Amino acid sequence: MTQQRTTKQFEAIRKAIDSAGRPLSIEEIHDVASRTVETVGQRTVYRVVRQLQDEGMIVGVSVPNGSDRYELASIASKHHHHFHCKACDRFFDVDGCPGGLKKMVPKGFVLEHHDLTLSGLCAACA
Amino acid sequence: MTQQRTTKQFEAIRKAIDSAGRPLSIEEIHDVASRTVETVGQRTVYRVVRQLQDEGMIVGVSVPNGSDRYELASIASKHHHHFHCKACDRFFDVDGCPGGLKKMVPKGFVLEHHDLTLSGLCAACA
DNA sequence: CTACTATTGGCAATAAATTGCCAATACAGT
DNA sequence: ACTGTATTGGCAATTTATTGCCAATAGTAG
Repeated sequence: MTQQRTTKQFEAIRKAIDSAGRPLSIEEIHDVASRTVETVGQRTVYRVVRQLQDEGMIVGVSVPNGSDRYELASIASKHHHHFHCKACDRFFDVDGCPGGLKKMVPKGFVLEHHDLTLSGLCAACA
Repeated sequence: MTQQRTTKQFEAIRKAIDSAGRPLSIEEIHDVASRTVETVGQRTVYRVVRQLQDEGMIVGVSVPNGSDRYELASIASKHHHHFHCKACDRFFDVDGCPGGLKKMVPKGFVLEHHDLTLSGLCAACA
């Protein structure tokens, strides 16, 4: 009985996300995985990322003006926000969360979630 | 000498954005303008919006998972944030701004802007 | 080692947003 | 009202992100 085979590609992709420490785009995952394994097709990255999402290991992060990023569900479940570097277009996790959001909600509106994105230059680009 | 003609379409589109009080998508602008003038092609909405952007009257607002919204530059210049209704997919302006963002910035990073999006249900949908 | 089949990956196809093209239309000066 | 041309708007084409297809490849059980 065979169900799930362990391939170099799958492992490379999983590890790339697992050790990134920040949300990665498909392209970034592809780049990182390609440094580990000789051949990794973009098609495979899309497929494995989808699978890991379905399994609940990672979650997608939608961003303005760009393709989705993916990060570990274990990190995403801890409330946090993101920093976007305008120079290298990478996203980083930041801790903390500003308070007093309820005051901003217009009358009659129901606040469920919020999303804060800081932007500027990352340490490497500054 | 002719340079800029005043057409019904142009006026309808400009007024739609001018009186919206919230950021509108191309589709929303098209819908509103179409209620004023019999014929307004989507193509024309794209063109006029671009023109108004170039002239500096309106600015584009990029959002995750969706096409750009457009709002008056006069409103955008006043620092504010947005509320996104998950039910009707409309965006609304909200006043106020949480403080203490600088504490969240990682060492070495340079904070230039920030963008907060509240989400949930608008008054009409709640 | 062999055979079976899960997985891969290149390329075409799709989906969604936006733009190019251009003939028809409708402002504006005379 | 007449004419010149700015503007319009339908449709095809483009762009970018993602998925379908399927023959080739490579894990894995025996």
